[in-house]
Amino acid sequence: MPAPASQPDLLATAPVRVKVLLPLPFAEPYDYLAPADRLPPPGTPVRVPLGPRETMGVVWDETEPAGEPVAEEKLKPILEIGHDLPALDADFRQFLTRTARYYLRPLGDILSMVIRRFGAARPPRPVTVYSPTGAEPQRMTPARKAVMEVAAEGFPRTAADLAEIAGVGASVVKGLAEQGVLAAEERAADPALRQPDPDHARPKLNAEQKHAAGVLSGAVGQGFSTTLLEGVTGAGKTEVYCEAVAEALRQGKQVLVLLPEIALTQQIVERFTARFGAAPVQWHSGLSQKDRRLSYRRIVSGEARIVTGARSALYLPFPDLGLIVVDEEHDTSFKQEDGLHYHARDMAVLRGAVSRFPVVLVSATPSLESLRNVREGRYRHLELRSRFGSAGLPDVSLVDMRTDRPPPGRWISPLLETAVNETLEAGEQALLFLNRRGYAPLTLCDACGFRIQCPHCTAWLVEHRYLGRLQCHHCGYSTPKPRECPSCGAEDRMKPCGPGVERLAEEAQALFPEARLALMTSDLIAGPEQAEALIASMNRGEIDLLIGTQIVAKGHNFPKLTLVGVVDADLGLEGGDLRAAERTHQLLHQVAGRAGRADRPGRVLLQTHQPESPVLEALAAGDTNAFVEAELKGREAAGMPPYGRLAALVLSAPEQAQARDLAREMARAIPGPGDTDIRVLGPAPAPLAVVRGRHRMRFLVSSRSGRTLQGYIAAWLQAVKLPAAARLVIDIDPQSFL
DNA sequence: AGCACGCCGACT
DNA sequence: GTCGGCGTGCTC
Repeated sequence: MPAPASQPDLLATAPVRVKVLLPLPFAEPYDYLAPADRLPPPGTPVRVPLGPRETMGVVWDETEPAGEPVAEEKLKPILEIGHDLPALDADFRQFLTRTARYYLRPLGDILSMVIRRFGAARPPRPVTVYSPTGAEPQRMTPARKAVMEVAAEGFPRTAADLAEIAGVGASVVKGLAEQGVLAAEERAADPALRQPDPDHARPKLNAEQKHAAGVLSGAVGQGFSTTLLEGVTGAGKTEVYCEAVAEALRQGKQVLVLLPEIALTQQIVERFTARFGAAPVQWHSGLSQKDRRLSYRRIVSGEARIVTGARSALYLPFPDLGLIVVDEEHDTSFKQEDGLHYHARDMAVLRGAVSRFPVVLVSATPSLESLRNVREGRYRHLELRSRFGSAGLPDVSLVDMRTDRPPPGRWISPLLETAVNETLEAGEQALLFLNRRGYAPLTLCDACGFRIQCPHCTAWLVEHRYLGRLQCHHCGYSTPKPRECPSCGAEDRMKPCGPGVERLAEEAQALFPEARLALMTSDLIAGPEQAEALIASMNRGEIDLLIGTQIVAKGHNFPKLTLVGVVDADLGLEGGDLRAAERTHQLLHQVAGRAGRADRPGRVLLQTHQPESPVLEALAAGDTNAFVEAELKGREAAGMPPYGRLAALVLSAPEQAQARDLAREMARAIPGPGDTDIRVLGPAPAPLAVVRGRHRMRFLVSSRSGRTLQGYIAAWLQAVKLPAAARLVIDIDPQSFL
C-alpha cells in the first residue's frame, strides 16, 4: 500500500503506457500508466484499477498493435507493485502465451491459473517463540516448574504451545518472559527446508539401467529434449530417472516430477526421501491450505529443489526449473477435462521446449502418441527390461462369458470363482477389478420398465447402496432411492440392473464368506492417507480379497497378490471411444503388473464376451508389440490420433431449441471445404445431451493428415457471434468424447 | 469474471 | 406509480 504522500510523486515524471495482462477472458493485455523512471519490467505482478474495482495483473510484453490504441485519457495508473509476489520470467510468459494459442483460450484465462495462487505467496505472520535464558524464576511454583521443564527440551515454542504442553495457562509463560527467565524471539513461521542431497543413497544399477541413467543425466543442462523411458513395473524406472534428478540438483536446477494421482504420491515421496535424504515438496489438491501456502512459497522462492506435483504444478512460476519428469505419462488424468482443458504431459513438453531443458516421459505402457513421437524421431527412447525376466509376467487367460456363464444377476464366472478359491486356500491374495463405481449403474421398474434418469443430465442414476442414494456421476445430483416407481407408482418394484463394485463386493462376500474383503473406490477413499492405510493393510496380509475400480490399478505393488480377475474386460471397448482399446490394454497391463511380483507366478483372468477381439488375443498372448502395432495401423488408417487430429466444440444453452438453432447457425459458418483435409462433423446432440440443465450440441473437427486445427477453428469462430446465454467449449485433443 | 446499465412484472 | 428480475455489454 503506497503512502498517500508518495502518490503525486509517482506521477511527477510523465507517466508512460505499460501493458498489463489481467486474469480475465481477454486475449490482449490492457494499457495502464506507470512512472517513466520506475517502469515495472514485464513479468511484474501489479494491482490495477478495473472499472469500479481492482484486480491483480502482470506487466506484459509489448504486443503487436492489434488495432487502434486505447485513448490516452482512458488510461489509469498502476496502483501498486506486488513486491512479495513472484515475477513471471520471459520463458514462463512465453509458455502461457503458447498454452493459450494451442488451446484457443484467451491469454488472460491462462494467466488466471497463475494469479489464483498469488494469495499463497504472502508469508505467514511471524510468531513469537520462547526459550529458557538460564535464569531462575524469582518464585518457583508448580505451574512455573512445568513450563520450565517443557522449555528445557530445547525447542523454541510459542506461548500457547508451551502452556498447552505444560497444562497451564498462557499467563504463566508471559509472566516468566517478563522476569527474563524465558527469552522471546520472533521467528518466521516457515521452518527451513531440509535440502535433498544428490549423492545421499545412490542405488546399484545394472548395466542397462546404468546406460539409461547416463543418457538421461547427460541430457540435463544440454537444452531441450524429450525422452520416453519405458519399462515394466519393477524394472527400476524410478531409480533410473532419479539419476537425472540428481544431476539437475548438482547443476542447481529445480526439478518437477508430475504424477497423475494423489494416491500415487505417497510412495513416490517415500522413494525420493530414501534416495535423496529429504522429502520432496508436494503440490496437489489434497494439501491443506497451510501446507499449500508453504509449498507455494518454497517453489516460487526456489527453495524447493524437487517438487512432486499434480498437473496444476506446471503453471507455478518456478524460478529455476531445469527438468520435468512425467511419471505414468500415459495416464488419462493428465488431461484436465473441466474448466481449462489442457494435457499436462503435452504442456510439460512445451514447457521444456520454451525453457530449453529436458523432459522425461515415464511409463510401463506408453501412450500411442508418445510411441509415435519415438518412431518419428522426435523423442528419444530408452527401454528397461524386467529384472525378473519374462518369467515374471503373469499368465493371462480369457474367460468366455458366453459359455462360462455366471447365474443371472451375478458377475463372477464359475472359472473365476474356482480361481479365487484356490488362491485363498493357498493363503494368497486376490483382486477383483471392475471399473464401475456404485452398486448398480441403472435402476428400473420391473412393473412398467421405467428407468431412473438424472433430472439435469441424460445419464442414468447410479445406485450407491452404502449411501442409500441414487447418484448422477456427471453432475453430482443425488436423491434417496424411491420405494415407489416414479412413473407407475408400483411399490418395491425398483430393481438394480447391472454390476457396480459395491454389488460385486456383495456377491464376493456371499461366494467367499471366509475371505476378509476390502473395497477400494475413489468415492470410498477420503484421501491419500486412507488410500495409504488400505495399501498398508493389504501388504500386511490383513485383506484376502480386494475389490476395486481404476484406483486399484495405479502403481501399487502387492507382493502377496497372485490372482487378478478383471470382471468385465469388454467395458472399455464399448461406447465409441477411440482410445478405449488403448486404455483397456494399459489398464490390464498395469493390473497384470500387480500380480506375482515376487517369487510366485501371477494369474490374470479376463472375463469377456468377445474373446476373439484382437486386443484381448494380444493380451492373452502377452504380446504388447502386436497390440501396439495393430492399434497404430488402425489409427493411421482411420486418420485418428496420433496420426490425425481432433477437436470437439460443444455448444450449450439453457433451452434445447436455442442450442439446436445456434448450432445450425454455427454450421452455416463452417469454412468451405477448400483444399484442406479438415472435416467438421455435426452438429449432433453431444453424447451427454443435457448436463446441469444445459442442452449441448457437439461438433467434431478432424484432420486426417495431422494438420493443426487451431487456425481453422479460430477462423470459423470469428464468423460466429453467440449470445451471452450460449457457451462454447473448445476441447483440443479430447480424450473422452462425453 | 464482476459489475452496471437497462427494459418489463408484483408490491407499498 | 416504484423495487427488482437477469439479459447485454464493458472494463485500459
